[in-house]
Amino acid sequence: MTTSADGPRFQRLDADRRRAEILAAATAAFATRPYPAVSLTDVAQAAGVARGLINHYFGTKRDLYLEVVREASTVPSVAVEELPDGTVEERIDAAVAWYLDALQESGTTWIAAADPMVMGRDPELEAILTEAENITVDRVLDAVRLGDDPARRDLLRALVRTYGHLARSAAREWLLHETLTRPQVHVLLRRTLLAIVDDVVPEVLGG
Amino acid sequence: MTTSADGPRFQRLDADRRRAEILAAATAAFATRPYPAVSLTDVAQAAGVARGLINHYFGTKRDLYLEVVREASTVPSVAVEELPDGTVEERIDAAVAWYLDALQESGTTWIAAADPMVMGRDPELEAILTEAENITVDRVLDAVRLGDDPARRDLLRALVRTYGHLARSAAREWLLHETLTRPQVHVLLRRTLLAIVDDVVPEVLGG
DNA sequence: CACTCTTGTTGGCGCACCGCCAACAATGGC
DNA sequence: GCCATTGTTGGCGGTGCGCCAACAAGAGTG
Repeated sequence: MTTSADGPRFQRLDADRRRAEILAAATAAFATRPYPAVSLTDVAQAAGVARGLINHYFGTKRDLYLEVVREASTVPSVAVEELPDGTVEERIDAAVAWYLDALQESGTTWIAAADPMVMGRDPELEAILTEAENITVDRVLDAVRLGDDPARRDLLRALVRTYGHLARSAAREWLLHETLTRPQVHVLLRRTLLAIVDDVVPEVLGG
Repeated sequence: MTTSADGPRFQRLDADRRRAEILAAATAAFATRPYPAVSLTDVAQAAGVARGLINHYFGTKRDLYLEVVREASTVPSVAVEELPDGTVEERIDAAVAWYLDALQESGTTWIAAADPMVMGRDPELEAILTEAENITVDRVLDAVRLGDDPARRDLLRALVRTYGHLARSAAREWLLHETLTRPQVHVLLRRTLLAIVDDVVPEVLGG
């Protein structure tokens, strides 16, 4: 006879635990590689599990992906009752601080989750998009006559880049979802950019 | 013998033209379906072409996709010299108007391009993300004590939703790219949200 | 007008991966 | 020690991609 005592050929776990392990492996995979580059074979191997088991627990690959996003995009349940009762300014300041704290603690996971481009980072795709982004950004800086000092240029670019996301998002609300009208978007974009130019830039550079 | 005069079995085009036709078909496909749901077979059929030809012109499927994004994300080359020489406020106003004009004309194509989630809309995925989004948005409205009136609630939500994109984008600059520091992000988020609450909301509701 | 050379175009082979399912094995109850 | 339960496996069928050798349409040439 051959050497016995080989032990069980596979470890038997209760459904919840196994599911969690697979989900963890899947999250790690989808967080680093873009969707098409993730193979269920890889995920299964990383989870130490047969390929078919993934289908058994999650259904299709797409279902698994949606589950990963769903889990990662759930906001950390930090208590919000701690917000003070002061003026609007004070409450805003506290809320921003809370938000940044929450981000810093929970790592970069759920920033990524809310954005499939970051989720499963694709350097080449990112390069293409930021390329187009920078063109628009420089155009804006030009229009506002603000990017003269090269030392401040990078900082300004970063600020305007974030503004660009606000702008695009507003455009989506207007053109795609029709939850905002054009005049409303106009006001929003004008006042926020003005706030950045008049308030944010001086405070950031002067501080 | 069978009926002759079948004509040429396929039409012969110069490289540029054929390439453009395939790219058009691919753009249409990627614009409506998410990446994995787009098969090169479909694109080839839509372009009236053999599957292999796509590979010949664009290489891999991913390469084709990148090309589509690259083309779609190039900003329409509208002249920007028309911007007036007035105050900062006037220039901002003109720039915003120009931006909205450009969007309205060029359709929704390139808003989508800059955002792979919109490019190739995926309703289910979208639902998951906006779900998580709305939770955060309501939390913010709560913190600022602003969402009392149900009639105004939807409008406020839309505004804060766009602000959320600014916030996430700023967080990315801070945590992922390290192009902004935490204090800088803090100032940005505080002042822009304040501008929305103090300036945008009154003007939008009062106007 | 035949012949050839160039080049756009095709069709299918090989491979990887997904979705599914029947057989199997590990644990708990009788 | 046998059986029921259920977590787990391995492989079969199908689909889609990447590649390449053969082919055909048109232009040039004598």
